[in-house]
Amino acid sequence: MVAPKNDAATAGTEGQKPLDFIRQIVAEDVAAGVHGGRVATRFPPEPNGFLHIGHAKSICLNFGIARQFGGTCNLRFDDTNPSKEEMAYVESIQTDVRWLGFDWEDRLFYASDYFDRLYRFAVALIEKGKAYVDDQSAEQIRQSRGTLTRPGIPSPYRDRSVAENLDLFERMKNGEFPDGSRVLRAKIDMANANVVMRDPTLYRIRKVAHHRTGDHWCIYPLYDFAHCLSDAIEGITHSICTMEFENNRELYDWILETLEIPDRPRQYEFARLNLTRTVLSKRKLLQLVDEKIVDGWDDPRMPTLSGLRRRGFTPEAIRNFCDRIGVARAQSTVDYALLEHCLREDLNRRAPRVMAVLRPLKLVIENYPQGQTETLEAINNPEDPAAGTRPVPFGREIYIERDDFMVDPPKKWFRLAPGREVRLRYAYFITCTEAVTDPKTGEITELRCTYDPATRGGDAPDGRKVKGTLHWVAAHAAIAAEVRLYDNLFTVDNPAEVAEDKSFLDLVNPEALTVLDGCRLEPGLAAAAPGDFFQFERLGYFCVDAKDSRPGRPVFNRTVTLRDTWAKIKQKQSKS
RNA sequence: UGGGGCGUCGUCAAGCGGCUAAGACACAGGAUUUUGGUUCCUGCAUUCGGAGGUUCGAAUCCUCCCGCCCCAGCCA
Repeated sequence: MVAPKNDAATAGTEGQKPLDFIRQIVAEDVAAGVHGGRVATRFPPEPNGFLHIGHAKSICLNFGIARQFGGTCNLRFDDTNPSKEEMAYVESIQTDVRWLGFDWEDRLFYASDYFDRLYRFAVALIEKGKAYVDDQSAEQIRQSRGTLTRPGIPSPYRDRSVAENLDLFERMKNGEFPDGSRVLRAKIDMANANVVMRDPTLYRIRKVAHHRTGDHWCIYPLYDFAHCLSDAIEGITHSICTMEFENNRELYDWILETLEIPDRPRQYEFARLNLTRTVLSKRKLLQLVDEKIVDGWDDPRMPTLSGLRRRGFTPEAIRNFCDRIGVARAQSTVDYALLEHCLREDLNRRAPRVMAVLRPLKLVIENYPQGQTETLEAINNPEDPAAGTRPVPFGREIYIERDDFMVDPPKKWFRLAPGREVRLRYAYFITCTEAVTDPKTGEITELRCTYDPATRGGDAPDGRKVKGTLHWVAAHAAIAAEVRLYDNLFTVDNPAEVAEDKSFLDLVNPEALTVLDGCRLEPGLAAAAPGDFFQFERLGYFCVDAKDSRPGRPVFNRTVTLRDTWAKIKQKQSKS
């Protein structure tokens, strides 16, 4: 088996999708034999929250590049801040990466695995005279760092001897000093125009237990020190991160150069994903969870991978979305409609069709023999003939969607109305003879209709046409279910942009969740298992809720609606 | 007022000095349709943030200007 190392040479030259700028760099490096032609990437989440659709972009990029260039991609937890990180998050992250369809094989790593080596690297830096222990308080360090326009001033402890620094650093490690009393700093340049380079902190004292190393350490390295060295330790060739780390690249390079790391990794930055009508900052997502605006990280309204999964998104759709959005350095906000498009594209191809009535309206077919029932044949998936057909029971009393009947319909209405004839899908043509209303409320309680026995299956032998086709469920055979209708969590394009006296929480869409009970489903759905997905004809794609659904008490989540051109027509009509 | 980035259709995004500035989503029309779904056609940037310049030729090179994003955690 030959590793597809020449993907680099051929990709983009035969009318395929052009390579993004990072893949171009990788392809050039491979062609030039940089790192011996080896490609190694990593996905480095901090286990302090759940993964979201923005992480999916990074996961697809890193694992995708490894796959494409015959390289490897590691999963590495960036767990250098024990006060924020939890084991529960490392579990969920692994579940999500695997669900998305990627495999790190035996390359599961933790920055905390390297604490010993990192400590020795720090000692080496001190020995080179490139790091020192600073006794100043956090506040003093902040004060002396200067501002964006004014240089900082050196710490009074900056010129301690190597011996003293070594002694102090070791005693920091041994727990001799209280939290916050001292830090290890790189000795670079307090006047550097890049603030990151003004003697950045490398280690801090934090006497808290780490979720993996327990009480073994009381000093912990900071991101800038740990990340580049973790990359180097793992032999990463291309260290891909988001744009906000661009300023940190100078420090990334300084540390590896100063420590004389051979064959060092290079950092490349790309623009993080923004999506309309959603928030993707960890702080905001945590706030939605903590303030119980949503029901946990896996609430189907959340843009987390666990939320999307529970909502019914497929990994295929998400991966395809990540392929389509591209990778570039320009700030960008992708239209949520593209995500929905990718979802529908996948579900349309694969979802079995089924009939379900969400807001039932009873309909009695007066000329259909009392007590008679029959079985009709329905197509499971018109996109996939191999999916076959299924039997669907029919009878004198059925339920149709309340929305499918109007007493006084507007123009272009194809559905049922008094005197109108429509088709019941796979069944018969029916004509509405009467709408029975409750004299007190005026609400329609029942429809009376007649059917044409000659139209069995849905075709009229006389060639007569009807404009509308309705879905329905036979009353005698229907099963009941709860259905949860989901919509965008925010109705505005950019929830991050709020008036100063308001919070993004004020922009949460109160109609993002509508719970419907007493929905009527065709009987075959009784066998549906958690995670199964379907198209409820004419309504949308739905899946069995993985958490709350029970046999005999099914709960379905609406993943996404079907495209609805009638809604558009209606909207246009109401405007004009 | 320092440093680092970025500006190509409503939204993403190709383009890397020389064919009419790809493609996708969105949007607008139309055809087919037993899902107002799917599918299929058609349309959608005489112009690349702006102004100058170099060149036979500029979205691509140069200069200046404008706008937006990131950086002053012992977070990542």
